[in-house]
Amino acid sequence: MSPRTANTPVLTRAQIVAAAIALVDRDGLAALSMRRLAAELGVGPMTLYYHVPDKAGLEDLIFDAVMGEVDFSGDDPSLDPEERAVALGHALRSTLLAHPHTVPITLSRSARTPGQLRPVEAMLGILYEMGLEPTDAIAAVDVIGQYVFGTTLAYVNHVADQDAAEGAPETGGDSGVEPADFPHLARAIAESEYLGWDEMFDRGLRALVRGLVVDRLDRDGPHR
Amino acid sequence: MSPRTANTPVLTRAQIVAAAIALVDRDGLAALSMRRLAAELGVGPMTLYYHVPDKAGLEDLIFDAVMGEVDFSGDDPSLDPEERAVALGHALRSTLLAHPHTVPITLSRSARTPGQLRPVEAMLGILYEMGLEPTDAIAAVDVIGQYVFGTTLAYVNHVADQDAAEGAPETGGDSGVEPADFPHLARAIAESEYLGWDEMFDRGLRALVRGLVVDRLDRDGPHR
DNA sequence: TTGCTTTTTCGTACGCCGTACAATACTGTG
DNA sequence: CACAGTATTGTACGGCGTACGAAAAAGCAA
Repeated sequence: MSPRTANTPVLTRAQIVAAAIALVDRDGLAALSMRRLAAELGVGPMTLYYHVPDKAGLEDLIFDAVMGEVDFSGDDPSLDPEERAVALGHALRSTLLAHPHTVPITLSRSARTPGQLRPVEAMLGILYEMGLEPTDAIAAVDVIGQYVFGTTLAYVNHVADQDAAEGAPETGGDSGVEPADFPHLARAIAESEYLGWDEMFDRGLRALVRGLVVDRLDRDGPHR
Repeated sequence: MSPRTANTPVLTRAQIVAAAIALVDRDGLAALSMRRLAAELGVGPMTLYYHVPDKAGLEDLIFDAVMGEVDFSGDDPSLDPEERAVALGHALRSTLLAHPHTVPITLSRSARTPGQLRPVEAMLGILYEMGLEPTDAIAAVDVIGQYVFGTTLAYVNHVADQDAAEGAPETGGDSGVEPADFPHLARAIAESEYLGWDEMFDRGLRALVRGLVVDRLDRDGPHR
């Protein structure tokens, strides 16, 4: 039935990916289903399978597209390399925060697409400029990437939990967490000055970048 | 009321969690379904819901149980704190590698249970001993945790990909990266000495720990 | 025992999901 | 016009999580 199908300008892979990202941004990753996405595009579910191999492949495309949005325009090669690395970390995080619900895709898929490699390439260039050798640079990119994605995912989860906590009036009994059992943790919570997530992220990232450089110096020749 | 003895615990929460972990270890996370798990236990699917709130809750319990397996026995308080921190990182990774398929759960759930907090508590104690202030210590725990979980997940994904690519035709070497659009990356692949995952992990972890300490020293009083 | 209450198990059913398959519609050639 | 792609779709299968309420099992009081 419903043989409307007048003459839509054909469905393209890019349109599908764009609609998928929009859908995920709006309704969350759980809302991403082939059926819903197809409905969103006004086509039958099976239509998507002509343009996309399967759902996992679609997620790879989503991730690739999101990474393609990372903005390098702030990178000034004349600046201090450490500062550039930090800036790139922030740019990456900004992009992820623009599509928070896509972050879990990041960590469950492991394909290597051009879009994903682009930030890696940029970071590698900066690390080389810092004087890192390839082996150290790769390790450094790894560490920095894990940090950026990991903390951003943690933040996203945190926000989601916060949102989900409506009218759930705290049942002390079953949680099972006794502060007395975790003295260090209790002290940390009590005494640490509260920094926002952004400040926290920035501090950690800076410590990371500086630490990686210092570690290299230590190995090259202790006590410069 | 206060019924001292419940009915015979034919099926207990602990049994369910144990069976779930065994199932995931054997057949992967995708194989974990309430129906299959129930079948494994010889009960009807709905039986599980008396002991467990829902599937997400079950995953939280799995994660909590796995973290409870982290072995602290190698921690000798008389050793160098940096060494202790590295050892703890390795212990955590070992536990994760014992249940590789549960790692993705880790990163998608964000509950705070005693089992999850225990390693955090231990690491905090070590970091305090290093002289970190609470604020820095929390940030450091964060970074180290992201690193351990992130790299381990990457390794697990890598292995899964490797397994899935059985009988795949040619791949031009391990790299699989195509063009010279990524010169830095190409150089990194070409020139970096290959370290195994274990060695890679150890190096990154050590750099991380040392870097975090050095960063603190730099802020306390810049020398060098 | 008998009955009652609480704890534990399960059968059925609903609405979702991904996607294999084969049939269809549409479009651009000759 | 016919024909060979390209693009779209309807139907159907097997799976999923879990809401709901009935049923069984176990303890307790008489």
